[in-house]
Amino acid sequence: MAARKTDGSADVAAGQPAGGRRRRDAAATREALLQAARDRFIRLGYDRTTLRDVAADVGVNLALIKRYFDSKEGLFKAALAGTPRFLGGAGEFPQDRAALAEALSRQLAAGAWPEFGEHPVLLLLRVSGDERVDSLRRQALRDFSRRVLEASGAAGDDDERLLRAELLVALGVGIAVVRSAVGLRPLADATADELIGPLRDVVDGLLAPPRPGDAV
Amino acid sequence: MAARKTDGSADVAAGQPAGGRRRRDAAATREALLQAARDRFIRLGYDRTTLRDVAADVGVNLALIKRYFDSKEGLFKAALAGTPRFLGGAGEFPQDRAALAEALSRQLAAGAWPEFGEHPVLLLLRVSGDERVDSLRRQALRDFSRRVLEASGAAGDDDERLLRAELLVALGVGIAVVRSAVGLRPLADATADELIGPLRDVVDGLLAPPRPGDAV
Amino acid sequence: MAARKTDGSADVAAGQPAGGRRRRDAAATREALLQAARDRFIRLGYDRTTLRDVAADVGVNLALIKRYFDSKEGLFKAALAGTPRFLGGAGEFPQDRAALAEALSRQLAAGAWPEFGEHPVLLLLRVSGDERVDSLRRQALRDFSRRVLEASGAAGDDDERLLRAELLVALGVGIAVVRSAVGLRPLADATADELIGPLRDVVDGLLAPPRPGDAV
Amino acid sequence: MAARKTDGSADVAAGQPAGGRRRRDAAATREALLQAARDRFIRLGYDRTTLRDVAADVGVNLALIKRYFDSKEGLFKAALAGTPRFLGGAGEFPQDRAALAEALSRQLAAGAWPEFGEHPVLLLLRVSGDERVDSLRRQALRDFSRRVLEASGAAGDDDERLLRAELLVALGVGIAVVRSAVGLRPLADATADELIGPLRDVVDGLLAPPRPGDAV
DNA sequence: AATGAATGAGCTTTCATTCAT
DNA sequence: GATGAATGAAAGCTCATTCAT
Repeated sequence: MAARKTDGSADVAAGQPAGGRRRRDAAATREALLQAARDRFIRLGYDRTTLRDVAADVGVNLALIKRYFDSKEGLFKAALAGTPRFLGGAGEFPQDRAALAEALSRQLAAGAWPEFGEHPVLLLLRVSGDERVDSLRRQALRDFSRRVLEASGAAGDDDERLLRAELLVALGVGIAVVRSAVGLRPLADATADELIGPLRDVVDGLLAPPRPGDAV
Repeated sequence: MAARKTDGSADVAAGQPAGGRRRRDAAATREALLQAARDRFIRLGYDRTTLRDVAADVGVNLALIKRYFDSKEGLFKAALAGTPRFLGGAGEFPQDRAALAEALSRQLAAGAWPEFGEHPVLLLLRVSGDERVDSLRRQALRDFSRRVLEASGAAGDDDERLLRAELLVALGVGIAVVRSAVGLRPLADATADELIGPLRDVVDGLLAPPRPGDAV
Repeated sequence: MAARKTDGSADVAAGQPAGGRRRRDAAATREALLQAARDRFIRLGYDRTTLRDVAADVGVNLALIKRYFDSKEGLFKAALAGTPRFLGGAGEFPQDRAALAEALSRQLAAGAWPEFGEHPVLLLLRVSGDERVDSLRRQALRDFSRRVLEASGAAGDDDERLLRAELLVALGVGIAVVRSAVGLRPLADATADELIGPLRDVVDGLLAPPRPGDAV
Repeated sequence: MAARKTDGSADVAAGQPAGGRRRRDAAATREALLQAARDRFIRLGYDRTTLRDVAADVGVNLALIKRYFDSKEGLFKAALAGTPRFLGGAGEFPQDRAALAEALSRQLAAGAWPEFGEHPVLLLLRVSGDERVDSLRRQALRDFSRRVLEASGAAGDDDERLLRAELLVALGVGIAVVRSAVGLRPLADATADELIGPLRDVVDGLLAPPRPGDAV
């Protein structure tokens, strides 16, 4: 690297007895490291995130990262593992098209993930170069597509329907990227309420059963 | 960075007088460097692209990069500048909604950009950390949104219409990312013909004038 | 150090009350640590032996090493101190040339030191960088030379005789090194029976009283 | 490591234009690095030799070592490769027993290898942990044994004769170790003249054809 | 007595960059 | 215009050690 910095290293150490150093609370330290790591990975990507900075954010020694996560790769995976799925857990997934648009707009609106700073899906996109991580990423997005497919309630050619579900995933990813990494305005500032209308149209357009008379 | 390589360094230097050394063709050398740089930036991102590898691809000395582009940042900007806009040049932009979906599907299908290896929009997303580059990126995407807006032919609230145009941009970005960086299948393998149907529905859903009776 | 491991960390803790944790048997723990340390020092040398691995071999906490031996240096010295002399204790030293060759061949043959894995003289050669350790080492070898001298029963110039005794020491050291650290074959595999003949010739050649008519 | 230093880092830079920095002489720089590396590897062993110190000895930047030797392992191998064989080149090897003792005593006497500081065979013994290096080492010593065998002119059982040749190798190694690494006196200070007598007796004892009447 | 959290220092390696030729 | 030698700065990782509990 040898390049410039873009961050603003600040001691976080949330919830710690201020004044003194963080002492003897492995779980808390581990969690704080994860938090700081996620923040940097999402904001700066894998390469520009340095373990030294992560440790400094939390105010602990660099070697603790090795202790808890073994390596940078391990830290990244742990950050990834702790990341909420694209759209909630199993039970919470919207069960029909109508709910899907609303859920999406809420998920993608700014500030929806206060504990991550930015949308967690961005973490998935920060290349690590490790095939197993790439695989994790693919799996997560594939899962999401499958769920969208189930929620779509649409009939018809299976491949085409899956493609349409994946296009919805792509839209979600694109929105997250364009909002956070690019800062395209007004999209970057749109609230959930402003997003829901257009998203409903997209979801309907993509997932509505083909109208009678349409030729594919 | 840490270690692994993902490339396959191969001398390119196409169109050079074989046998002898590349001699004294500044313009050609410069162009070859740009080409090699784009390829790596798109495939590996900014950080994992090393100037040494770029120079080695072309078969010239590393210091030439400094001569022509001054720095890695400069090389990246030059690579970015030479990138075709998201959707063709001024005159070629589709003038109505109907054409837009088709143009998009063609643009986003694999192999559409043989000289880049992958979709050039990915180059826009490779963080450089430099604010001027970020600005370039935003500008390019903003331009595209404006043009989509013009092509949409829609009436109504200006802000909402711009938001919808930007959502289309986001979709394009998302598709490029999901195809190339993530490899989500079947989307990654879809042809222009397979993409056009769903994309038409999205474009219609997003840009069609609100049907009578709709409440926003 | 850099990276690779060459061991095969296995819990030893022989003779411990199985089932429960090693509890409160300071002497046993201390001895087990020494044993594990010797094994690693001999096999891997000083630098490549890590206290963590030694502690793990025994199954106790790393900090115990500090408690019992104060430091890595201390552990090494303790390991050295517990090492049997090159050739047995005082009373057992062979009293004449004839016995010397036989004792040597037995000492140097493989498997002669089951509790060390390799010949303990190797421990003497593992640099510690500490002058007091170097001194210990010199003293041990000097003692051995003196005893060889006494056993040689030879008359003549004192200095020359000492030199010859030290050459026998050097041979012993060389054999241990070449067998264990280098693995030179067939020497590395030779049994005591195979060694004794040649060694008898060396001992005779070196220590036999100068034949009449010889000029030194 | 994290341990003490035992050296005395001093700028060498022999043959360089004093006053200014070493400039633009790749071959000389490379050689100076090799020289410094050999010195440290022999004196301190592989682990305790740091690239920083080697570079500092020569007065150049650490990264040059990567440039010329790629890695620490590479530097070690290069140092090893440039090391003279145990006993001279092909033609120079003593052709009979009589010459062998004399050659050995000359080789093993102090100061015989001014460009190495210590006897180069010690370099062979400095573990690197790399199997290919271990193999190099074994091969070098095996070569030497074979040559001793050829020079011995002895008849008899082949295996026994090889064993005896290897014992002579072991003696050579042992003498080098005991002189340099251990500093056993008077052996460490003995001159070639003082060594030759005893060595002649050893060589005769080991390699002389079995006297008639001897049972093996 | 024993544990495990936390630290500090140092090592190899990697890169962008600069300087002479 | 072009080359290759040389530099500086940092990154990931490892280890002995110390400090609370």
